[in-house]
Amino acid sequence: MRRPTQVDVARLAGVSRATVSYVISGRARDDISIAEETRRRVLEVVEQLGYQPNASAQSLRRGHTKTIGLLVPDLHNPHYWQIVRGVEEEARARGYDLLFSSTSLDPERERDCVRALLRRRMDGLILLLTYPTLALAEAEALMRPHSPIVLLGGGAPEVDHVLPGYREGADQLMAHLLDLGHRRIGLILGVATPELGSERLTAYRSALEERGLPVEERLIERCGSALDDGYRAAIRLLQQQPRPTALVVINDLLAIGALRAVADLGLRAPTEVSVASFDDIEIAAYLNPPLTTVWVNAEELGRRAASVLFARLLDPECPPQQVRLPAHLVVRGSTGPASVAQ
Amino acid sequence: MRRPTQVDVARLAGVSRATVSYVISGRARDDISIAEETRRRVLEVVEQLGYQPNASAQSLRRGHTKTIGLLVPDLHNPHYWQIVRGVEEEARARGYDLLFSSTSLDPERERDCVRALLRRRMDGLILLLTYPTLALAEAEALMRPHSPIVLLGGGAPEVDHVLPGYREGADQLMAHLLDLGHRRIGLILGVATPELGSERLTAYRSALEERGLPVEERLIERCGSALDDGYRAAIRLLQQQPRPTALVVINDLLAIGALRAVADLGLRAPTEVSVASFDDIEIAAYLNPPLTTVWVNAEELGRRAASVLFARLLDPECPPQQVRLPAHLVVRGSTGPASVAQ
DNA sequence: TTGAAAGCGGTACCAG
DNA sequence: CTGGTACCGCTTTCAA
Repeated sequence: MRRPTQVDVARLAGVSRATVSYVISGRARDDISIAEETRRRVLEVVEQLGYQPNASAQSLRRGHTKTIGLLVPDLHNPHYWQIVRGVEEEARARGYDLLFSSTSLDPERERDCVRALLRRRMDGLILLLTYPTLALAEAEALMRPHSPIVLLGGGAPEVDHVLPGYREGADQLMAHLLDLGHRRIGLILGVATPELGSERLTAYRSALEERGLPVEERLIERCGSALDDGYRAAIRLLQQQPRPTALVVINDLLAIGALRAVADLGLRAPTEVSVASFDDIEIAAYLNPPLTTVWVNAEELGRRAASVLFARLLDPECPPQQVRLPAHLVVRGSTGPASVAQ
Repeated sequence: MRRPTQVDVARLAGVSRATVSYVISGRARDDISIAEETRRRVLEVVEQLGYQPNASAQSLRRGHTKTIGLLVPDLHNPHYWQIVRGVEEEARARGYDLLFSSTSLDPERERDCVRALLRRRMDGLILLLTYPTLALAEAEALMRPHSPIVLLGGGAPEVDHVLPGYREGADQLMAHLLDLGHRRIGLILGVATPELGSERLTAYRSALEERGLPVEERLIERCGSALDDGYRAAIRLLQQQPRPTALVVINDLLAIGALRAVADLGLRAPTEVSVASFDDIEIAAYLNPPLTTVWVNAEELGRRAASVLFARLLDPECPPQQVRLPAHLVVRGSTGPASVAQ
């Protein structure tokens, strides 16, 4: 049996299609006036038939889809989920749905996803891009007019974006470690592309320099973005002689791997090795030891991205917004004074 | 500047709309034949204009949307994310997009989400329902013909579903604990609705009964599904006199909370309290101590759900499939012999 | 207060 | 090989 259409409803209710449209869209009350009797009859038939307006047809006619597209790099990292949650919450509150893809850190797929979102005529895009240059050009060029796009995490200056203020947090984190007496601090930089971790790397470098400490390249370990990459990077770092007394990890997920590495090497955190990282995912506070980390409100990141997007949707001409959310250090049990004897 | 339409392309290429449609849809090669020269010209204009077919129009005409709707209860639990990953992977591989909502465990919102998916004319639905009775009836009734719906995790017998075989895993888990000498085993049952954890609860009960052990209701602690609920439930359980020597937790997320509770009470896992749970999320193996848990391949769960759905899309008449994925115990460091002295 | 009808942007059939 | 055109389901203007 076919899904009922507006025509079916109209016929059964003995009215015209326009009338059905009016009562369904709710305009039947203020804008247009419909006899209460007619209204009721239509609603009855709608109920009886289980009629649901076809959203494709509505989009086609109205010129908007009431959907926003969301692109995140990687579904393994809880940090990104938090962002998705924020976006979803805000979007749903405004009656928008979410079309959502993860790019698995693959540049080609990233571009394909953007294309798909464009074909589907999303009203707006929230993009957390790994390779901004490729995909963004595509999106910008094609999504006229006025590209309702917001970037999560910097990139092009002339487009809306919202990003975490990692720099301040990273400065606090480094100061914390340095104050605890740490001098050999390893850095686990597990990012797909250099610019992604640049703020945190810069903070690391300049904190050391400011205190007249050398920046040793071999203390900077680059790796992939999976849990196990963090684990292996930590192993490599901790096997160096002399051993670093602290590990700064680019995000909490990798830090969980690093914590495991510490334990597997028979070391103890924080007495022998301190571990600290970024994001403050929910789990961080529950780990053993609880993780010292730089808090950024990822859910808020998502919500703000959405609200910036809606602002642009409302006023396409408004100047590009660049929101930078605060981040600050949360000291927990995984960091402590540098061990004297190595 | 307006987004270019088929007409714009046709005009600029000096051909008719039909021709544009043919070359774009790729039918230009086998089904219909188009002069190579014409084809090239059209493609050129497409490129030049950045033309992207309007998916709403295509859906309207073709009668399908090439997108599938996915509903998950709660974006806090890594387990669900693994499922999302599986679904996304499989869907993308077949050229489908994902419209995705989380219900936040709210029954009303669950129903609303199903409605939204229906209006959007999803080609199929993958539903992880918390309150199956409410939403499913809606979906079934409305999504004619032949309801391409697959349920993740049991429920109605006459609709496709795929679920984890928790029972076997739970039996193994209980046997493991009992063999280690545990007699007072607490159960943390953090599920929104009773039937969700029923298989695991049944396994818990019958394992005890089989060994002639009493099932004490006060050892069964019901709670919410957030990390902190697990933490608090564990605290309550561990403060009982006599104290349970082992905790079985309904999922890994709550087990992380429980592990924290153990540590906060100054106890040690596994020497003083064993902790075990379900799901084997990626993080489980990296915890301190590594978590003994019942492995279920959640990503595979998602993939299978998708492939069952596609099977039904291909053949609406095929008999309902009920896939039950294996689950088995993975013993790690969080369980050990029951402590003798309490 | 209600109905008729013109599109929205494509697809696919049929004719030439 | 290409063009004309009916139609997918809905919204909205205009006229009655």
